[in-house]
Amino acid sequence: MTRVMTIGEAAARSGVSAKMIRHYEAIGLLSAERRANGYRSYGPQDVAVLRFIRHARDLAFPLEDVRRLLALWRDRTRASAEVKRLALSHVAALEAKAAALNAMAGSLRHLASHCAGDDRPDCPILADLEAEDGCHRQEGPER
Amino acid sequence: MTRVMTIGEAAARSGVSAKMIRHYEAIGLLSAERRANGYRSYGPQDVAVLRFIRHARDLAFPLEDVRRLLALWRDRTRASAEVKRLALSHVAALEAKAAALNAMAGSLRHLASHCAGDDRPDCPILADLEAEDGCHRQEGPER
DNA sequence: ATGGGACTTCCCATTGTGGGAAGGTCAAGG
DNA sequence: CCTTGACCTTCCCACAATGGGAAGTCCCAT
Repeated sequence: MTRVMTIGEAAARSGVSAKMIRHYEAIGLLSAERRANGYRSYGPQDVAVLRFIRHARDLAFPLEDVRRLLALWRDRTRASAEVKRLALSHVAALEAKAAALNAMAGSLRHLASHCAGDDRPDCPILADLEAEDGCHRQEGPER
Repeated sequence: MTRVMTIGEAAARSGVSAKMIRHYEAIGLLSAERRANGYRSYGPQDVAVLRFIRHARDLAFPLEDVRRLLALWRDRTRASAEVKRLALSHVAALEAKAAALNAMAGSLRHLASHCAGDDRPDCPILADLEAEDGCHRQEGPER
């Protein structure tokens, strides 16, 4: 059953919006057959690909990485080392970004903790934003 | 000295690129006087505003928040409570994003730790991306 | 046949930043 | 006086990934 599907059905089954399916096709992540009337046609294998893409996107792999992962996935002779390398490099990127965000959150939370937060205008947060450069923006000499 | 500056000098002194200064002007974050020849003209106060913007951007405040912060900064009758509220809500956003990134990094690192990373094609990372939904994508029922 | 829903393509918006073209301006130096 | 080079101006385009929506076509059920 459901051997062949329209884009709407493939979207529903894969969790990828029809809009994005068309986009992924436009950038060459997948291809779709066309019916006589011009409608795209998908089979179960296509849905599997779409799910793969969605899972990779859920892990915030950029689409270029998704492209490489798909190629590896399809290549039965791949070396898992290559997949692992790609994954770990992405992990590093994620962690770096998270660390940067946490650092910013930390600075700002620190500033906020010194702010009375009442009716008065005095505010160390604004004072810090206003400050000259290098005054005390970061604790240590950066990196 | 340097009471009046071109955009290039203001950029050098504030650390904001000329390109972005024009952009910030276009979206109404600041205004600039014009000389007879059409060149923008900046004073020390403008540089202070630009530095303020840059510091806020360094903390990843979105430009809409920067707009509000600037308004509060200029308003001598502001209540620091409002600044603090804005800051803490941004802190919450930063931390939420960081947590999401760390969660993704954690899942992926976990998958990678089970990947041999050798010449063989078997790879739990690809297997997971390929998996049906809800198999074991997240540990607990989300949020 | 008609109406509604799903499909097609194409354009635009987002967020923040940069690149680059085409042209005007100014100061220094020949 | 005129060139050269560095700066300024505006305007358009690009990124990454996604969504919104318009205009037109198609299919199916009434």
